[in-house]
Amino acid sequence: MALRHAVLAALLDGEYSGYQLAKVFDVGVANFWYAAPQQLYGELAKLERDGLITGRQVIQRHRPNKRLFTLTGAGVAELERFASAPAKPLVLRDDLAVKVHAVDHVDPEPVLAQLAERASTAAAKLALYERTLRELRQDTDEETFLRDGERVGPYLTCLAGCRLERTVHDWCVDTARVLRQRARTGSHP
Amino acid sequence: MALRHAVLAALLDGEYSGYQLAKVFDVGVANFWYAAPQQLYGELAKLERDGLITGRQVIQRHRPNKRLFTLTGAGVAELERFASAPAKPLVLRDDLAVKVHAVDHVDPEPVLAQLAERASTAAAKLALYERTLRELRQDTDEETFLRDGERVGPYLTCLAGCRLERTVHDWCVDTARVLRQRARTGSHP
DNA sequence: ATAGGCATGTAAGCAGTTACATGATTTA
DNA sequence: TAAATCATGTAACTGCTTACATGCCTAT
Repeated sequence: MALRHAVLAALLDGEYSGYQLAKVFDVGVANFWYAAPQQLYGELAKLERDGLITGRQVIQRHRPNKRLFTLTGAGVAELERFASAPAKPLVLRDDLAVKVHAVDHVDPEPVLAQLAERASTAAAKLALYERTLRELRQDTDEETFLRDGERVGPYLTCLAGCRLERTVHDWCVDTARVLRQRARTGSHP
Repeated sequence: MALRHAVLAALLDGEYSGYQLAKVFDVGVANFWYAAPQQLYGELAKLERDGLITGRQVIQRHRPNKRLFTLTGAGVAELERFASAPAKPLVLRDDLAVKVHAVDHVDPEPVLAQLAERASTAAAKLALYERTLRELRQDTDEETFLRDGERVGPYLTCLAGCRLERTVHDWCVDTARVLRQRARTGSHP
């Protein structure tokens, strides 16, 4: 199973509707797991069938009703079991890296454009994650929060997100610089 | 399509058999794309059917025969088309990050063990990638190689691998330190 | 008015994973 | 003698992506 546990972990933070989870998983925060909305609705239905979560209907005025989901005891137990099972290696798949690998044999212009775009989305994500960190730790400084805070899990994964996006951003910028310089001097057919 | 282009890009480096590609894709070097052997044999068959690669049989003594694959003109054209199409966002999925997200609600011991393991595999990959970089640039220094080298694509993606593994490694070490300290002082039920 | 946000799903198809299957040769 | 390396596949299953479908409310 896969998405399953990411959803359970997300529900540790409180009640969520499918729509709300979709937004969280769209950015990929909180879980290092991307998922499309349709996938979430499907997974939530399965999780409820299996008794790992329960949904309660919330009637709303002026907007569609929604269902908020909470972890059950069985859900928490399943998370516990998952956490102590051996971790699968991280899955990374990147189109852009494949393109850079091939850059000596194809037109570098579109690749440069894509590197610039990736750099700017990484910068945007970084800013978002840094805002999230500030919200999580409130007035406390980071060191104190990590030592005494009650719930540091989401903070730690968000830190991972920051580092990752910074790495991605810097790599894109540096790689683009190399390719642009080569295009200028142009001594490679 | 997905694996497809990663395989085509890998074949820019020369002829490969399914078995050889499997080793490359198992580590994930060269392409930022992991793939299991079975997947590769399947994909190679499809690519040959579609005329993007051609295989030639190599008869061997003392070991099984193999088939080496090369890009065709159509294959290179397909790569060119792929490189200029908009890049899909990078896909990242990580069990371990999900576990860290949940670490305040589950037993941290097994998570610590998994962080240590991840840190050491990241260090091993880093060492491997650094060796690869040295092989690629031979005697030249990095700056010169990136300016004047003929084929920098694989070098640039390998640099990305280095940065990524370093980021992963450091995050695991730092996260483990935070969690160990919390376990010692133990003021959080 | 139109775009965007809220809110939930179904269906079909493709990609990726896990398990199974085989067999010779080299190294420890 | 056992384990690792070379070498190639098939089959079943699960999970993920893409496309489709609906409809109200709010803000510009």
